[in-house]
Amino acid sequence: MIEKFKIFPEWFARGIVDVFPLAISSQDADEDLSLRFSSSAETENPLRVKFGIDPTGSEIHLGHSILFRKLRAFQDAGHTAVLIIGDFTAKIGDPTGKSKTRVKLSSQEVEENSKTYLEQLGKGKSKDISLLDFETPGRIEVRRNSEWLSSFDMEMVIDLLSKSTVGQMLAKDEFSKRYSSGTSIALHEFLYPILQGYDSVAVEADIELGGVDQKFNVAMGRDIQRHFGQSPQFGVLLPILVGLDGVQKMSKSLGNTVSISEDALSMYSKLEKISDNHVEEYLTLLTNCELKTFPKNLRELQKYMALNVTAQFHGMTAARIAQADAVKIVSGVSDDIEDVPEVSVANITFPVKAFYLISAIGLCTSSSEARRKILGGGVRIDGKKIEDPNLEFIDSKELVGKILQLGKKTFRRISA
RNA sequence: GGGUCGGUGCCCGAGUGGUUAAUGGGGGCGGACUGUAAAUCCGCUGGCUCUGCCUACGUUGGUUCAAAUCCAACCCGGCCCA
Repeated sequence: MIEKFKIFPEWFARGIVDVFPLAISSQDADEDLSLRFSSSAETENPLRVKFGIDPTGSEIHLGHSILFRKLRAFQDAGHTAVLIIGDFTAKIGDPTGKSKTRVKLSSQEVEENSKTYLEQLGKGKSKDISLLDFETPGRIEVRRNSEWLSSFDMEMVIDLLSKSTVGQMLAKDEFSKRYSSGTSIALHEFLYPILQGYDSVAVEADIELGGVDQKFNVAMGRDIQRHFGQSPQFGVLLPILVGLDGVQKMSKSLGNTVSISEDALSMYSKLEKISDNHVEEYLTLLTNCELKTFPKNLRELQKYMALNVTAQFHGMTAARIAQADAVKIVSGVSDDIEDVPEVSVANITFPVKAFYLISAIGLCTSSSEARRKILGGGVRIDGKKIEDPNLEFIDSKELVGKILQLGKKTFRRISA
Protein backbone atom coordinates (compact mmCIF):
# COMPACT_ATOMS: atom_id res chain seq x y z
CA MET A 1 0.00 0.00 0.00
CA ILE A 2 1.19 3.47 -0.77
CA GLU A 3 2.57 5.07 2.37
CA LYS A 4 0.50 8.24 2.30
CA PHE A 5 -2.76 6.33 2.22
CA LYS A 6 -2.07 4.16 5.20
CA ILE A 7 -4.20 6.36 7.45
CA PHE A 8 -7.14 4.87 5.58
CA PRO A 9 -8.57 1.39 5.98
CA GLU A 10 -7.28 -1.31 3.65
CA TRP A 11 -10.55 -1.71 1.75
CA PHE A 12 -10.36 1.92 0.81
CA ALA A 13 -6.68 2.30 0.13
CA ARG A 14 -6.17 -0.77 -1.99
CA GLY A 15 -5.25 0.16 -5.52
CA ILE A 16 -6.02 3.84 -5.33
CA VAL A 17 -3.73 6.31 -7.02
CA ASP A 18 -4.77 9.59 -5.59
CA VAL A 19 -7.05 11.19 -3.05
CA PHE A 20 -7.57 14.90 -3.22
CA PRO A 21 -7.45 17.00 -1.32
CA LEU A 22 -5.22 14.97 0.92
CA ALA A 23 -4.62 17.16 3.92
CA ILE A 24 -3.57 14.90 6.72
CA SER A 25 -4.53 16.11 10.20
CA SER A 26 -6.35 19.17 9.04
CA GLN A 27 -9.04 20.64 11.26
CA ASP A 28 -11.38 21.05 8.38
CA ALA A 29 -13.63 18.23 7.23
CA ASP A 30 -13.70 19.78 3.79
CA GLU A 31 -10.03 19.13 3.43
CA ASP A 32 -9.49 15.96 5.36
CA LEU A 33 -11.24 12.86 4.18
CA SER A 34 -10.56 10.89 7.34
CA LEU A 35 -12.46 13.55 9.27
CA ARG A 36 -15.40 13.19 6.97
CA PHE A 37 -15.27 9.45 7.42
CA SER A 38 -15.36 9.73 11.16
CA SER A 39 -18.11 12.31 11.26
CA SER A 40 -20.14 10.08 9.01
CA ALA A 41 -19.62 7.22 11.44
CA GLU A 42 -20.58 9.35 14.43
CA THR A 43 -23.74 10.75 12.93
CA GLU A 44 -24.55 7.47 11.18
CA ASN A 45 -24.95 9.36 7.97
CA PRO A 46 -23.44 7.32 5.19
CA LEU A 47 -21.21 9.16 2.76
CA ARG A 48 -22.56 9.71 -0.71
CA VAL A 49 -20.14 8.28 -3.20
CA LYS A 50 -20.70 9.44 -6.71
CA PHE A 51 -19.70 7.52 -9.75
CA GLY A 52 -20.87 8.40 -13.19
CA ILE A 53 -21.01 6.27 -16.29
CA ASP A 54 -21.93 7.37 -19.73
CA PRO A 55 -24.04 4.77 -21.45
CA THR A 56 -22.08 5.03 -24.64
CA GLY A 57 -21.33 1.36 -25.07
CA SER A 58 -22.98 -1.82 -24.12
CA GLU A 59 -20.31 -3.87 -22.45
CA ILE A 60 -18.70 -3.47 -19.11
CA HIS A 61 -15.15 -4.75 -19.10
CA LEU A 62 -12.57 -5.37 -16.43
CA GLY A 63 -11.20 -1.88 -16.79
CA HIS A 64 -14.52 -0.42 -15.69
CA SER A 65 -14.87 -3.04 -13.02
CA ILE A 66 -12.04 -1.47 -11.00
CA LEU A 67 -14.22 1.52 -10.31
CA PHE A 68 -17.29 -0.55 -9.62
CA ARG A 69 -15.35 -2.77 -7.24
CA LYS A 70 -14.28 0.27 -5.29
CA LEU A 71 -17.82 1.55 -5.29
CA ARG A 72 -18.93 -1.79 -3.96
CA ALA A 73 -16.30 -1.60 -1.23
CA PHE A 74 -17.89 1.64 -0.13
CA GLN A 75 -21.29 0.00 -0.13
CA ASP A 76 -20.03 -2.87 1.96
CA ALA A 77 -18.59 -0.37 4.41
CA GLY A 78 -22.07 1.08 4.80
CA HIS A 79 -21.93 4.05 2.48
CA THR A 80 -24.26 4.98 -0.34
CA ALA A 81 -23.25 4.47 -3.92
CA VAL A 82 -24.73 7.15 -6.10
CA LEU A 83 -24.56 5.77 -9.57
CA ILE A 84 -25.18 8.42 -12.15
CA ILE A 85 -26.19 7.31 -15.56
CA GLY A 86 -25.05 10.05 -17.83
CA ASP A 87 -27.95 9.78 -20.20
CA PHE A 88 -27.74 13.48 -20.88
CA THR A 89 -23.98 13.88 -20.95
CA ALA A 90 -23.63 10.80 -23.15
CA LYS A 91 -25.10 12.89 -25.86
CA ILE A 92 -22.25 15.34 -25.57
CA GLY A 93 -19.51 12.81 -25.18
CA ASP A 94 -16.70 13.00 -22.67
CA PRO A 95 -13.73 14.40 -24.51
CA THR A 96 -11.37 12.78 -22.03
CA GLY A 97 -8.92 10.55 -23.78
CA LYS A 98 -10.49 11.23 -27.11
CA SER A 99 -8.50 12.46 -30.01
CA LYS A 100 -11.60 13.54 -31.84
CA THR A 101 -15.09 14.73 -31.23
CA ARG A 102 -17.24 11.91 -30.09
CA VAL A 103 -20.21 10.90 -32.13
CA LYS A 104 -23.44 11.86 -30.51
CA LEU A 105 -25.77 9.07 -29.52
CA SER A 106 -29.49 8.95 -29.99
CA SER A 107 -31.79 8.84 -26.99
CA GLN A 108 -32.80 5.35 -27.90
CA GLU A 109 -29.25 4.02 -27.99
CA VAL A 110 -28.58 5.66 -24.67
CA GLU A 111 -31.66 4.05 -23.18
CA GLU A 112 -30.71 0.59 -24.35
CA ASN A 113 -27.16 0.93 -23.19
CA SER A 114 -28.28 2.07 -19.76
CA LYS A 115 -30.42 -0.97 -19.40
CA THR A 116 -27.68 -3.42 -20.30
CA TYR A 117 -25.27 -1.65 -18.00
CA LEU A 118 -27.55 -2.03 -15.05
CA GLU A 119 -28.13 -5.67 -15.85
CA GLN A 120 -24.42 -6.33 -16.01
CA LEU A 121 -23.88 -4.53 -12.75
CA GLY A 122 -26.28 -6.89 -11.11
CA LYS A 123 -29.59 -5.13 -10.90
CA GLY A 124 -32.14 -7.66 -9.77
CA LYS A 125 -29.51 -10.18 -8.77
CA SER A 126 -28.20 -11.27 -5.43
CA LYS A 127 -25.39 -9.11 -4.18
CA ASP A 128 -23.25 -12.20 -3.72
CA ILE A 129 -22.78 -12.67 -7.43
CA SER A 130 -23.01 -9.15 -8.67
CA LEU A 131 -20.64 -6.26 -8.96
CA LEU A 132 -22.78 -3.79 -7.04
CA ASP A 133 -25.15 -4.29 -4.14
CA PHE A 134 -28.64 -3.53 -5.34
CA GLU A 135 -30.22 -5.46 -2.48
CA THR A 136 -29.39 -3.76 0.77
CA PRO A 137 -31.65 -0.77 1.34
CA GLY A 138 -29.90 2.57 1.28
CA ARG A 139 -26.75 1.34 -0.38
CA ILE A 140 -27.47 2.44 -3.88
CA GLU A 141 -29.10 5.28 -5.63
CA VAL A 142 -29.35 5.23 -9.39
CA ARG A 143 -29.86 8.61 -10.96
CA ARG A 144 -29.95 9.87 -14.52
CA ASN A 145 -28.47 13.24 -15.11
CA SER A 146 -31.21 14.18 -17.55
CA GLU A 147 -33.29 14.57 -14.37
CA TRP A 148 -31.63 17.87 -13.72
CA LEU A 149 -29.69 18.70 -16.86
CA SER A 150 -32.49 18.55 -19.39
CA SER A 151 -34.36 21.38 -17.71
CA PHE A 152 -31.45 23.82 -17.61
CA ASP A 153 -32.24 27.17 -19.07
CA MET A 154 -29.77 29.39 -20.84
CA GLU A 155 -29.31 31.60 -17.83
CA MET A 156 -28.20 28.66 -15.76
CA VAL A 157 -25.83 27.52 -18.47
CA ILE A 158 -24.27 30.94 -18.72
CA ASP A 159 -23.89 31.13 -14.97
CA LEU A 160 -22.05 27.82 -14.93
CA LEU A 161 -19.92 28.68 -17.92
CA SER A 162 -18.84 31.93 -16.32
CA LYS A 163 -17.11 29.98 -13.58
CA SER A 164 -14.50 28.45 -15.81
CA THR A 165 -12.05 29.94 -18.20
CA VAL A 166 -10.73 29.01 -21.57
CA GLY A 167 -7.29 28.79 -20.03
CA GLN A 168 -8.54 26.15 -17.62
CA MET A 169 -10.01 24.13 -20.40
CA LEU A 170 -6.97 24.37 -22.59
CA ALA A 171 -4.82 23.29 -19.70
CA LYS A 172 -6.60 19.98 -19.87
CA ASP A 173 -4.30 17.60 -21.61
CA GLU A 174 -6.62 16.24 -24.25
CA PHE A 175 -7.80 19.65 -25.27
CA SER A 176 -4.35 21.13 -25.45
CA LYS A 177 -3.09 18.24 -27.53
CA ARG A 178 -5.95 18.49 -29.91
CA TYR A 179 -5.65 22.23 -30.04
CA SER A 180 -1.98 22.26 -30.83
CA SER A 181 -2.18 19.41 -33.28
CA GLY A 182 -4.88 21.25 -35.16
CA THR A 183 -7.70 18.78 -34.56
CA SER A 184 -11.07 20.38 -34.19
CA ILE A 185 -12.61 20.92 -30.78
CA ALA A 186 -16.29 21.65 -30.83
CA LEU A 187 -17.44 24.21 -28.29
CA HIS A 188 -19.98 21.92 -26.67
CA GLU A 189 -17.16 19.69 -25.56
CA PHE A 190 -16.15 22.32 -23.06
CA LEU A 191 -19.52 21.84 -21.50
CA TYR A 192 -18.89 18.27 -20.56
CA PRO A 193 -16.64 18.74 -17.53
CA ILE A 194 -18.90 21.48 -16.29
CA LEU A 195 -22.03 19.40 -16.49
CA GLN A 196 -20.31 16.44 -14.89
CA GLY A 197 -19.31 18.85 -12.16
CA TYR A 198 -22.85 19.99 -11.72
CA ASP A 199 -23.93 16.38 -11.25
CA SER A 200 -22.02 16.49 -7.99
CA VAL A 201 -24.14 19.41 -6.87
CA ALA A 202 -27.34 17.65 -7.86
CA VAL A 203 -26.57 14.53 -5.87
CA GLU A 204 -24.66 16.26 -3.07
CA ALA A 205 -21.65 14.03 -3.45
CA ASP A 206 -19.16 13.61 -0.64
CA ILE A 207 -16.78 11.64 -2.75
CA GLU A 208 -16.42 11.15 -6.46
CA LEU A 209 -14.75 8.10 -7.83
CA GLY A 210 -13.01 8.15 -11.13
CA GLY A 211 -10.11 6.97 -13.21
CA VAL A 212 -6.94 9.06 -13.03
CA ASP A 213 -7.92 10.63 -16.31
CA GLN A 214 -10.98 12.06 -14.58
CA LYS A 215 -9.01 14.31 -12.27
CA PHE A 216 -9.92 17.44 -14.15
CA ASN A 217 -13.61 16.62 -14.24
CA VAL A 218 -13.73 15.63 -10.60
CA ALA A 219 -11.93 18.78 -9.60
CA MET A 220 -14.43 20.75 -11.62
CA GLY A 221 -17.14 19.22 -9.45
CA ARG A 222 -15.46 20.64 -6.37
CA ASP A 223 -15.41 24.15 -7.80
CA ILE A 224 -19.00 24.04 -8.82
CA GLN A 225 -20.17 22.57 -5.52
CA ARG A 226 -18.43 25.39 -3.72
CA HIS A 227 -20.14 27.83 -6.02
CA PHE A 228 -23.48 26.38 -4.94
CA GLY A 229 -22.56 26.50 -1.28
CA GLN A 230 -21.91 22.81 -0.79
CA SER A 231 -18.94 21.17 0.88
CA PRO A 232 -16.73 20.14 -1.98
CA GLN A 233 -16.41 16.46 -2.68
CA PHE A 234 -13.25 14.44 -2.35
CA GLY A 235 -11.74 12.90 -5.41
CA VAL A 236 -10.67 9.31 -5.24
CA LEU A 237 -8.79 8.25 -8.32
CA LEU A 238 -8.12 4.74 -9.48
CA PRO A 239 -5.69 3.60 -12.11
CA ILE A 240 -6.58 2.89 -15.68
CA LEU A 241 -6.26 -0.80 -16.31
CA VAL A 242 -3.87 -1.75 -19.02
CA GLY A 243 -5.47 -3.90 -21.71
CA LEU A 244 -4.63 -7.38 -22.95
CA ASP A 245 -1.94 -5.99 -25.19
CA GLY A 246 -0.05 -4.90 -22.10
CA VAL A 247 0.55 -1.46 -23.51
CA GLN A 248 -2.57 0.56 -24.06
CA LYS A 249 -5.45 1.08 -21.71
CA MET A 250 -8.23 -1.44 -21.75
CA SER A 251 -10.77 -0.11 -24.14
CA LYS A 252 -13.40 -1.56 -26.38
CA SER A 253 -12.29 0.40 -29.36
CA LEU A 254 -8.79 -0.99 -29.02
CA GLY A 255 -10.16 -4.50 -28.82
CA ASN A 256 -8.05 -5.43 -25.83
CA THR A 257 -10.76 -6.01 -23.31
CA VAL A 258 -12.16 -8.76 -21.19
CA SER A 259 -15.86 -8.24 -20.77
CA ILE A 260 -17.36 -9.10 -17.42
CA SER A 261 -20.14 -11.02 -19.09
CA GLU A 262 -17.77 -13.24 -21.02
CA ASP A 263 -17.87 -16.98 -20.48
CA ALA A 264 -15.46 -18.41 -17.96
CA LEU A 265 -13.22 -20.16 -20.44
CA SER A 266 -12.52 -17.22 -22.67
CA MET A 267 -12.15 -14.97 -19.67
CA TYR A 268 -9.64 -17.30 -18.10
CA SER A 269 -7.69 -17.91 -21.25
CA LYS A 270 -7.38 -14.25 -21.98
CA LEU A 271 -6.28 -13.48 -18.45
CA GLU A 272 -3.64 -16.14 -18.23
CA LYS A 273 -1.87 -14.48 -21.12
CA ILE A 274 -1.42 -11.11 -19.47
CA SER A 275 2.18 -10.07 -19.74
CA ASP A 276 4.29 -10.86 -16.70
CA ASN A 277 4.75 -7.31 -15.52
CA HIS A 278 1.05 -6.61 -15.24
CA VAL A 279 -0.07 -9.67 -13.33
CA GLU A 280 0.36 -8.18 -9.92
CA GLU A 281 -1.46 -5.05 -10.94
CA TYR A 282 -4.40 -7.15 -12.09
CA LEU A 283 -4.43 -9.02 -8.80
CA THR A 284 -4.40 -5.84 -6.79
CA LEU A 285 -7.06 -4.10 -8.78
CA LEU A 286 -9.36 -6.92 -9.73
CA THR A 287 -9.37 -9.20 -6.72
CA ASN A 288 -9.34 -9.00 -2.97
CA CYS A 289 -6.71 -11.69 -2.72
CA GLU A 290 -4.34 -11.34 0.18
CA LEU A 291 -1.29 -9.72 -1.31
CA LYS A 292 1.19 -11.65 0.79
CA THR A 293 0.09 -15.05 -0.42
CA PHE A 294 0.79 -14.54 -4.09
CA PRO A 295 2.69 -17.43 -5.63
CA LYS A 296 6.31 -16.69 -6.40
CA ASN A 297 6.64 -18.43 -9.73
CA LEU A 298 5.56 -16.08 -12.48
CA ARG A 299 3.57 -18.57 -14.46
CA GLU A 300 1.85 -19.76 -11.28
CA LEU A 301 1.08 -16.20 -10.37
CA GLN A 302 -0.52 -15.65 -13.73
CA LYS A 303 -2.74 -18.69 -13.35
CA TYR A 304 -3.62 -17.70 -9.82
CA MET A 305 -4.66 -14.28 -10.99
CA ALA A 306 -6.67 -15.60 -13.94
CA LEU A 307 -8.39 -18.09 -11.67
CA ASN A 308 -9.33 -15.58 -9.03
CA VAL A 309 -10.54 -12.93 -11.38
CA THR A 310 -12.63 -15.45 -13.29
CA ALA A 311 -14.02 -16.80 -10.04
CA GLN A 312 -15.41 -13.42 -9.17
CA PHE A 313 -17.74 -13.45 -12.09
CA HIS A 314 -18.41 -17.15 -12.46
CA GLY A 315 -17.70 -18.65 -9.08
CA MET A 316 -14.68 -20.72 -8.09
CA THR A 317 -16.05 -23.99 -9.42
CA ALA A 318 -16.58 -22.69 -12.91
CA ALA A 319 -13.24 -20.94 -12.79
CA ARG A 320 -11.45 -24.17 -11.97
CA ILE A 321 -13.16 -25.94 -14.83
CA ALA A 322 -12.11 -23.13 -17.13
CA GLN A 323 -8.56 -23.48 -15.91
CA ALA A 324 -8.55 -27.22 -16.54
CA ASP A 325 -10.01 -26.65 -20.00
CA ALA A 326 -7.43 -24.04 -20.81
CA VAL A 327 -4.71 -26.56 -20.09
CA LYS A 328 -6.36 -29.07 -22.40
CA ILE A 329 -6.56 -26.52 -25.16
CA VAL A 330 -2.93 -25.65 -24.94
CA SER A 331 -1.90 -29.27 -24.93
CA GLY A 332 -4.08 -29.94 -27.95
CA VAL A 333 -6.67 -32.11 -26.23
CA SER A 334 -9.73 -30.31 -27.40
CA ASP A 335 -12.37 -33.01 -27.50
CA ASP A 336 -13.30 -33.23 -23.86
CA ILE A 337 -13.39 -29.61 -22.92
CA GLU A 338 -16.31 -29.09 -20.61
CA ASP A 339 -17.83 -25.70 -21.04
CA VAL A 340 -17.42 -24.96 -24.69
CA PRO A 341 -20.13 -22.63 -25.93
CA GLU A 342 -22.53 -24.46 -28.18
CA VAL A 343 -23.60 -23.33 -31.55
CA SER A 344 -26.53 -24.64 -33.48
CA VAL A 345 -26.51 -25.58 -37.14
CA ALA A 346 -30.29 -25.81 -37.28
CA ASN A 347 -30.60 -22.80 -39.56
CA ILE A 348 -28.03 -23.95 -42.01
CA THR A 349 -28.93 -25.65 -45.24
CA PHE A 350 -26.96 -28.75 -45.98
CA PRO A 351 -24.90 -29.61 -47.88
CA VAL A 352 -22.69 -26.77 -46.81
CA LYS A 353 -19.18 -25.75 -47.62
CA ALA A 354 -16.73 -25.33 -44.79
CA PHE A 355 -16.07 -21.63 -45.26
CA TYR A 356 -19.76 -20.84 -45.39
CA LEU A 357 -20.44 -22.81 -42.27
CA ILE A 358 -17.85 -20.92 -40.31
CA SER A 359 -19.13 -17.56 -41.30
CA ALA A 360 -22.80 -18.52 -40.91
CA ILE A 361 -22.10 -19.70 -37.40
CA GLY A 362 -20.67 -16.31 -36.57
CA LEU A 363 -17.06 -17.27 -36.03
CA CYS A 364 -15.99 -14.97 -38.83
CA THR A 365 -17.50 -11.71 -39.88
CA SER A 366 -17.50 -12.51 -43.56
CA SER A 367 -17.25 -15.54 -45.74
CA SER A 368 -14.13 -14.14 -47.34
CA GLU A 369 -12.54 -13.98 -43.95
CA ALA A 370 -13.57 -17.57 -43.31
CA ARG A 371 -11.87 -18.64 -46.50
CA ARG A 372 -8.71 -16.90 -45.46
CA LYS A 373 -8.73 -18.46 -42.03
CA ILE A 374 -9.07 -21.91 -43.53
CA LEU A 375 -6.35 -21.31 -46.11
CA GLY A 376 -4.15 -20.00 -43.34
CA GLY A 377 -4.57 -23.23 -41.43
CA GLY A 378 -6.49 -21.72 -38.55
CA VAL A 379 -9.59 -23.89 -38.55
CA ARG A 380 -9.93 -27.34 -37.04
CA ILE A 381 -12.70 -29.79 -36.42
CA ASP A 382 -12.04 -32.05 -33.48
CA GLY A 383 -8.42 -31.09 -33.69
CA LYS A 384 -8.08 -31.96 -37.36
CA LYS A 385 -7.07 -29.13 -39.61
CA ILE A 386 -9.36 -28.25 -42.51
CA GLU A 387 -7.35 -27.54 -45.63
CA ASP A 388 -10.01 -26.78 -48.22
CA PRO A 389 -12.53 -23.97 -47.80
CA ASN A 390 -14.85 -25.72 -50.24
CA LEU A 391 -14.91 -28.94 -48.28
CA GLU A 392 -18.52 -30.01 -48.20
CA PHE A 393 -20.52 -31.42 -45.35
CA ILE A 394 -23.46 -33.37 -46.65
CA ASP A 395 -25.51 -33.63 -43.49
CA SER A 396 -25.57 -32.00 -40.10
CA LYS A 397 -25.04 -35.45 -38.56
CA GLU A 398 -21.44 -35.28 -39.71
CA LEU A 399 -20.88 -32.32 -37.44
CA VAL A 400 -23.11 -32.50 -34.40
CA GLY A 401 -21.17 -33.00 -31.20
CA LYS A 402 -17.85 -32.11 -32.77
CA ILE A 403 -15.71 -29.21 -31.75
CA LEU A 404 -14.98 -26.46 -34.18
CA GLN A 405 -11.83 -24.55 -33.42
CA LEU A 406 -10.78 -21.20 -34.79
CA GLY A 407 -7.30 -20.13 -33.99
CA LYS A 408 -5.93 -21.09 -30.63
CA LYS A 409 -8.62 -19.94 -28.35
CA THR A 410 -12.02 -19.96 -29.98
CA PHE A 411 -14.04 -23.14 -29.66
CA ARG A 412 -17.61 -24.03 -30.46
CA ARG A 413 -19.36 -27.32 -29.91
CA ILE A 414 -21.76 -27.96 -32.74
CA SER A 415 -25.28 -28.85 -31.78
CA ALA A 416 -28.28 -29.78 -33.89
C1' G B 1 -17.54 35.72 -44.62
C1' G B 2 -12.50 36.06 -47.62
C1' G B 3 -7.77 33.62 -48.77
C1' U B 4 -5.22 29.08 -48.72
C1' C B 5 -4.11 23.89 -48.00
C1' G B 6 -6.30 19.34 -47.44
C1' G B 7 -10.18 14.92 -47.11
C1' U B 8 -7.36 7.61 -49.87
C1' G B 9 -8.85 1.01 -47.09
C1' C B 10 -9.22 -0.28 -39.16
C1' C B 11 -5.31 3.90 -38.46
C1' C B 12 -1.13 6.67 -40.58
C1' G B 13 0.31 7.53 -45.31
C1' A B 14 2.05 6.89 -50.89
C1' G B 15 -0.09 7.34 -55.59
C1' U B 16 -1.76 12.69 -59.60
C1' G B 17 -5.26 9.55 -66.61
C1' G B 18 -4.48 3.51 -68.34
C1' U B 19 -3.39 -4.08 -66.79
C1' U B 20 -4.22 -4.65 -60.79
C1' A B 21 -8.86 -3.87 -54.49
C1' A B 22 -4.65 0.55 -54.98
C1' U B 23 3.09 0.89 -52.73
C1' G B 24 4.72 1.19 -47.57
C1' G B 25 4.19 1.27 -42.21
C1' G B 26 1.22 0.42 -37.78
C1' G B 27 -2.52 -2.45 -35.83
C1' G B 28 -5.29 -6.92 -36.24
C1' C B 29 -5.84 -12.06 -37.52
C1' G B 30 -3.74 -17.06 -38.75
C1' G B 31 0.71 -20.40 -38.63
C1' A B 32 5.67 -21.91 -36.38
C1' C B 33 8.32 -21.39 -31.75
C1' U B 34 7.35 -20.92 -26.07
C1' G B 35 5.63 -21.76 -19.49
C1' U B 36 0.76 -18.50 -21.62
C1' A B 37 2.79 -14.19 -23.53
C1' A B 38 6.64 -11.04 -25.45
C1' A B 39 10.55 -11.23 -29.08
C1' U B 40 11.53 -13.59 -33.82
C1' C B 41 10.17 -15.87 -38.52
C1' C B 42 6.22 -16.96 -42.35
C1' G B 43 1.30 -15.91 -44.34
C1' C B 44 -3.31 -13.08 -44.57
C1' U B 45 -5.68 -8.30 -44.00
C1' G B 46 -13.07 -4.97 -49.18
C1' G B 47 -17.60 -8.10 -49.99
C1' C B 48 -20.22 -12.28 -52.24
C1' U B 49 -22.01 -20.24 -50.99
C1' C B 50 -15.80 -17.31 -55.17
C1' U B 51 -12.44 -20.85 -61.08
C1' G B 52 -16.33 -15.78 -61.54
C1' C B 53 -19.16 -11.44 -59.96
C1' C B 54 -19.85 -6.91 -57.21
C1' U B 55 -18.53 -2.31 -54.29
C1' A B 56 -14.47 1.10 -53.19
C1' C B 57 -10.02 6.62 -52.86
C1' G B 58 -15.37 13.16 -48.77
C1' U B 59 -20.49 13.82 -51.80
C1' U B 60 -22.93 14.60 -56.46
C1' G B 61 -22.54 15.43 -61.38
C1' G B 62 -19.25 16.19 -65.84
C1' U B 63 -14.98 15.44 -69.49
C1' U B 64 -12.76 10.82 -71.58
C1' C B 65 -12.37 4.60 -74.99
C1' A B 66 -10.44 4.93 -69.77
C1' A B 67 -10.31 8.68 -63.50
C1' A B 68 -8.43 7.95 -56.73
C1' U B 69 -5.94 10.86 -60.42
C1' C B 70 -8.75 16.28 -64.97
C1' C B 71 -13.29 19.88 -64.39
C1' A B 72 -17.68 21.91 -61.56
C1' A B 73 -20.71 22.40 -57.49
C1' C B 74 -21.47 20.99 -52.65
C1' C B 75 -20.08 18.95 -47.64
C1' C B 76 -16.28 18.58 -43.83
C1' G B 77 -11.52 19.99 -41.47
C1' G B 78 -6.63 22.86 -40.61
C1' C B 79 -4.11 27.50 -41.01
C1' C B 80 -4.07 32.94 -42.04
C1' C B 81 -7.32 37.24 -42.32
C1' A B 82 -12.11 39.42 -40.73
